[in-house]
Amino acid sequence: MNDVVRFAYHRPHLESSLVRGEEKVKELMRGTAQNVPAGKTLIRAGTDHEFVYRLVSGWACRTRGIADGRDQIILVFLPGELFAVKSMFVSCHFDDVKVLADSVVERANCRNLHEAFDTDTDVANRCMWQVVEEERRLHGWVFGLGQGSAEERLALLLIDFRGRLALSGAIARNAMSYAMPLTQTQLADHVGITPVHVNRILRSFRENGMVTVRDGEVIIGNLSGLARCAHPLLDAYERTTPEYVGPQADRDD
Amino acid sequence: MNDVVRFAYHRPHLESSLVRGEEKVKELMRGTAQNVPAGKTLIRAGTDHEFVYRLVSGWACRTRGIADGRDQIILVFLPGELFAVKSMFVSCHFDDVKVLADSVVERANCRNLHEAFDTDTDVANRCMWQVVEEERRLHGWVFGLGQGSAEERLALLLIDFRGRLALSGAIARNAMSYAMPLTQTQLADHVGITPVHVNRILRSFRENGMVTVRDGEVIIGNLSGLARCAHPLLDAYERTTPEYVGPQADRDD
DNA sequence: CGTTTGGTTGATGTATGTCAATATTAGTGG
DNA sequence: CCACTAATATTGACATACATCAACCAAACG
Repeated sequence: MNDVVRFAYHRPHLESSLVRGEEKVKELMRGTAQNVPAGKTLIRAGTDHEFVYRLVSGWACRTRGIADGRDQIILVFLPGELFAVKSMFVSCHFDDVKVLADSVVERANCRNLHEAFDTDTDVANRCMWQVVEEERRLHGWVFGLGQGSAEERLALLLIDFRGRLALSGAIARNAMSYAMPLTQTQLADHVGITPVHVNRILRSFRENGMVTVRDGEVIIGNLSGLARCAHPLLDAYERTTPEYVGPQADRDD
Repeated sequence: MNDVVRFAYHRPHLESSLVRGEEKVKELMRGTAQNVPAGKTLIRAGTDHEFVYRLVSGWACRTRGIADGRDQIILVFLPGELFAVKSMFVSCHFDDVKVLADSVVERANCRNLHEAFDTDTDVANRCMWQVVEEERRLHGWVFGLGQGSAEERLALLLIDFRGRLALSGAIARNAMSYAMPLTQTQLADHVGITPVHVNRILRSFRENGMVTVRDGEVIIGNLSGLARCAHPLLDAYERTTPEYVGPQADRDD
């Protein structure tokens, strides 16, 4: 994986510190890797929690559900990301963190990590970066939920997953398919629409030859078409990062 | 202002560091206060930016607009908050930051602040706290946009503003009215619906005796009713913080 | 005073939700 | 290996929350 790409849009002078921080966090977590089966809830809303995690492989998410049955997948985590960094700062989580596919996670006790945060600039920068980057994604998602149509949101999501997987090195830069474990119901909970409607939109995508989403796999038939569909919701970052839209995408900014 | 309340749900051992960090950041910004008129764009999307700000008084927001006219107010900043903390870490902003009402802001050069971040644990903690807290609010807002009805979102917003103003000390804990400079169009851009629809919902709130929003002022007539309307979207934090729902709110968790 | 901006309201359209039925598959226990 | 159940996906008929379009009013303002 190319860390220069990975930490995209960081200030250049942070580069080396972020890379060192990454290694130091990994070091702190050494030997704690554990398998977690799909569906397992790692953190339960309303509880204190002692650990900060790193997703080694698999998929996880932050999700909030309420009594009347509504559920929202707030954020999806992909390999290489830290999550529950907040554990170091708040004594209570307000959302569940669940694993979406069989995964491997490592973790560090939040006191130990916070000690490192306090004494080591590289660790502080790496942690801060994670939160800043996550916030950037949330900004984009708030924009999408507030302004996008159901179709645009789904197209954005499928493009976003591809781009992030490519950045993390999990798939090739120009890959036109990738494994994606979310069920249609989970996609619905993430994009804020009904499972029935997700199904209809995915059908239309399929019939267009745009993308096929089936059996935990996304197969992109027409990347530039998909990008054009998501285009209004793509932020500057995504529009200019080749991983996101692919080389043959039309330029129409 | 009671800092113990202000930094709500922080880990207790951080308390003193956060308070010191706050003072140190203010110190770094000493003498930079400037008046900014309503409507002014402080940071323009797509540009590098040198400063991190503190909102001394007034209202500001992060907002993203696209060519076809859609606009989303992603996050609203209230007095006492730091914003554009990301400037320290990324070389490009993807959203505008605009001032919503005549405001006073102070600022620090992001290099100076980052130097302090690197060398002083208190400053690092204070900056991290700002981003973590902002992320918490974004989580709630993603949930609201994804799952809430237009009515619920508006009720949530009005309650949230009140709670945050009370936390910051700008209004009394049990205040039943507060100044709120957003126009109906801006409210619409924040909650992700049409100005026309905002108008209709505010009318129904007014006719219910729930809230009156007029001339830049919010007057709450029936706080527990409003809280009941927003209730499905209120997170644990908001439900349990008296500032948010007021003493007479019904308990129905 | 004209112009602009924000607010208000009605008539009508549509994207998306709701309800309900069926197919498919995987798992589970006998 | 066979029932049985529980997810998940699929599709159609129908309902509705919200958007769109259009008109008008009031206040602010140069």
